[in-house]
Amino acid sequence: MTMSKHCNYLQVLKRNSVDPTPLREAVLRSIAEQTRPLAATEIMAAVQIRTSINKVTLYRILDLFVDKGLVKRLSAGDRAFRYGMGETHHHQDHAHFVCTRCGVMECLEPELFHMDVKKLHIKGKRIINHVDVRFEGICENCRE
Amino acid sequence: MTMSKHCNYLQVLKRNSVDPTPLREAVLRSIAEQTRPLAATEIMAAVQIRTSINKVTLYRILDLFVDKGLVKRLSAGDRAFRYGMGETHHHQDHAHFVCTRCGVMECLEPELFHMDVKKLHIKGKRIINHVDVRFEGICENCRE
DNA sequence: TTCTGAGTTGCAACTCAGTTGCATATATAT
DNA sequence: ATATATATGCAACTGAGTTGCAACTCAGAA
Ligand SMILES: [Zn+2]
Ligand SMILES: [Zn+2]
Ligand SMILES: [Zn+2]
Ligand SMILES: [Zn+2]
Repeated sequence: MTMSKHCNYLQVLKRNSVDPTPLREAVLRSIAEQTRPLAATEIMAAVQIRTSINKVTLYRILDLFVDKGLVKRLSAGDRAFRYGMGETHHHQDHAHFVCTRCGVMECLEPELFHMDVKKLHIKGKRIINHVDVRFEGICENCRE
Repeated sequence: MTMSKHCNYLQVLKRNSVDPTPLREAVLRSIAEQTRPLAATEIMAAVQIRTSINKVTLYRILDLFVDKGLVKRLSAGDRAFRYGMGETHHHQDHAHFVCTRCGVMECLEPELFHMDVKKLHIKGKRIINHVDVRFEGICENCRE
């Protein structure tokens, strides 16, 4: 799930046709170096450690990343979206888990749960592009 | 999915240990008489047709219903929750579909997709209480 | 009957996450 | 150097839901 600390984020940005800027690199790095999707405020805090960034800029960068498929916007069942890395060859699609006690969202191993969207054209004349699977419960930490 | 128009909502409230009041009945009816989960503003509008209701009261009634399991709070991938009827013997758990063009949320036939949460204790020491499956795509209306 | 207290509703003001408009800064092209 | 496009910042705004508190309702006690 985590990208290497030595990954060249500027390259990743270029490959995804995003003009590389210091702030964009910092935002991408903050998301990529995590094992779980983060809320915008958490990303904000992570970026602020090194660089100063305005929240509007952050949201605009997040929108851009989501648009380019670089990042995925996930709903955690509360009011704040979480942002995690998008799918790539070495980053498979996977389900997520949200702790209803502490609110933390965790990525689940892709093997634990997989669904083939292609096979779901069935029923009605809807076009299905994506499935979002969210497990809810109590995380390891909160079980005490 | 829909409850009968002639269903006695006051009885339903009592069975779920909720003090029956005119507003609570109106809110429950507005949710129950739909084929899809509604946003709070939609429920508001539906109730307003017959009775006047304050939004704080509505949210408090929704919280109460969700608490009692009478109603389920669903995230549609946008910022507004949707509220649909909770599980009963004649209202099975089911997945939902959200149109990314018009934002409408639809209930999917329970047969289309079913998952047994009991079988998912696997992996890690998490306790899993619930699975939320949301399909995204283009609805029949928006395909034109 | 009147009084009391729990439960219900309404109103104003607030929070929180995100957005809009517009001005400034930075980069790229001519 | 000048023009154009893109990126960032700041203030004010929005939409969905929440909080605090006062007013109302209604069952049971005195
Ligand atoms: Zn937890
Ligand atoms: Zn993930
Ligand atoms: Zn649609
Ligand atoms: Zn439903």
